Amino acid sequence: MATISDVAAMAGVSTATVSRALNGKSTVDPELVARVVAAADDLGYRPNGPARSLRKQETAVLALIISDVENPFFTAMARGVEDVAHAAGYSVVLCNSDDEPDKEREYLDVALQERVAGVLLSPTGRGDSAELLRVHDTPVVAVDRPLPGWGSDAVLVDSRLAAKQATLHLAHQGYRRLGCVTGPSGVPTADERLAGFRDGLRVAKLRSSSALVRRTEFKAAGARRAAHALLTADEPPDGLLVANNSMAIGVLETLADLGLRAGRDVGVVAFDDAPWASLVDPPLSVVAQPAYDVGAVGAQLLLRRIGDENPDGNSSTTTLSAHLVARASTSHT
Amino acid sequence: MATISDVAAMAGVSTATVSRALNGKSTVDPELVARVVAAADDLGYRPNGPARSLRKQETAVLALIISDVENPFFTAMARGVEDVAHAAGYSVVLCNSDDEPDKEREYLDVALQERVAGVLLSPTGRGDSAELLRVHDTPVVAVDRPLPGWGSDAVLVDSRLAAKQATLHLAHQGYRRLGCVTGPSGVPTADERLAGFRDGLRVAKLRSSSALVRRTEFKAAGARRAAHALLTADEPPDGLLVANNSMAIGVLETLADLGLRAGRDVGVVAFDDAPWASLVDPPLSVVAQPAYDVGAVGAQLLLRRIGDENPDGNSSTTTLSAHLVARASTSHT
DNA sequence: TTGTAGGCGTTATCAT
DNA sequence: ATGATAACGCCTACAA
Repeated sequence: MATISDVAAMAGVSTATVSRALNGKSTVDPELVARVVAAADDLGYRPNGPARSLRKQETAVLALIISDVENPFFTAMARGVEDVAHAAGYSVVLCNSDDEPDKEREYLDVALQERVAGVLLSPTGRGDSAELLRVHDTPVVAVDRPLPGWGSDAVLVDSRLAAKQATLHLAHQGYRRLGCVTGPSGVPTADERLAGFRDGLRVAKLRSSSALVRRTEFKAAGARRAAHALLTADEPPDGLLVANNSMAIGVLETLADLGLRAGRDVGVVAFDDAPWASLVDPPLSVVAQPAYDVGAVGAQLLLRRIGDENPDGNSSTTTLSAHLVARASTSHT
Repeated sequence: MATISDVAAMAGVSTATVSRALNGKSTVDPELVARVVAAADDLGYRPNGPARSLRKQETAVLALIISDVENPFFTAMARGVEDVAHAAGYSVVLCNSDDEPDKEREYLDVALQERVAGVLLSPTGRGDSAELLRVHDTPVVAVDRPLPGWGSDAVLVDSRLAAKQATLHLAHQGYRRLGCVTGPSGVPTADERLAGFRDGLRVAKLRSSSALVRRTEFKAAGARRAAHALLTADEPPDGLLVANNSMAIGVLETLADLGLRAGRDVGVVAFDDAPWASLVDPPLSVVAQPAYDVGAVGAQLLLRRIGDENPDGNSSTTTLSAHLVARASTSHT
């Protein structure tokens, strides 16, 4: 592949001039610029990224580490990140931690090795990621979930409040024995949504029973098992708060298997408004999170840090709010 | 950030020894290895990726360029790529072309600059991407869509045949005026699915009317408009083949808006079996594509090329097949 | 305005 | 088995 020297040779100038010409630096004779550009074009020259990174000690790449590419919440977030990053000339590397601390760690290692300019991380909540990042003083912003034990910038959604509201909504609609299907203990969003659920129960003066709470991985399969156990128990819940979109699928499948109908038999609210939520029967009530904005704001914050205005300035936490979209799955009629 | 020299100094050896020790090269005194590892660990040393890439003239990164991260087909494919790449020690950079040739081109540029080891590309079908890649002789494999005008490896799905079968299925179920909502002209999968649709019409001896075909971007919004136009026309179709999953959402929304019921009023089959397809009312008949496998096989092919066994060996085209999953949306009862 | 030269951090070659 | 050293491709003082 053509190098800068090849271009220099062909244009009859020094490599320094080529570099300057191609990077629009200072004043270079327009005539030479033309020759250089022509030569570069001719050779299909493309600057060597690694070499440039090495020399400049910086890259134009951001890493975005999320726990599930197949979850619409995260893909929407990814778009937000992408759009902002792209506009600023940065590329985004998307990595899947699968909510496994080991994989998260591994990708963090790669990101650090590749000397990415910054990291957007949705931490599993367990593990020592924070430590790792601080040591290498790579700018980070936590998205969707806080980075435990360290004051990094963070963009979160107030899902505790949203969960509380969703729970109250269930109560107002007349559901009395409320259950909750949430994510693994230790995952902040899972814990918060459960806390919000309990807040709601308290305000609505409903009994809180740990038998009606199930924790499992944030996936459809886990939720299917959890919902089955819950709904076939002696005293099954008549209302359910489901902590994310993928889980909602598992829960709805289970309802169908058991011949139960959402709304009529069991009130259901789930986190995340996926495009299909209004198409299922009955349409699913959801807590709509501003996923795109979480990503966009996160990227802005990160770019600002990278811009160095504030190497270690006070860390900020932005909390966006979610809103309830009530549909037929929380209505008896 | 600590460099190899820092480690060397601390361990009291040369940088060469550190490099060898850390890379498990040849024979290094075990005692020294221990000292080196300890020092590296102590300093939180992490090899500099760019420097290493520059020196070795190779990276352990694969680029995957797709047209829509929010489309479950592509995310499933991404997982296939990821799993295979990861197992082989490669990272995957996910890029979104949005089906815009310009963006595709841009990401290709970045990939080339960063000297990725290989590219998995789902080409928009227009544009000169193939050219670009050949010039820089970076290994490529086309996934989901062929790379026009150039014999690269490719992993495709026989969507023409699948579309034909889906169309015949509609016909067998008694639908007579069949319509098709497909993607933009020039996008191979969009064209193929339409061709398959026409194949089916011919075999079923049904009339083919261009008034019943609509092309639009592969997104829900476009499909919504297309479906609306189709269904409010003078002679609306009574059966619809929808070319992808996102479009299916638009079509189903339109049906709901118009008070039409899938199955009873209009038979509907769509490409891609999303997790929610069986939850909508009525459950959606689909053409299930082996998305994960497309990605996995594509990655394997790419790694093989990179492995250099066959720098320019004959290009292979792997065609996987899709299968119809009939549900209630194609049944009058 | 242009050219020369040094160095970013690694790895690989060549001595020792 | 280990160490000095050159080179990967680029950018940027510094010199001219």
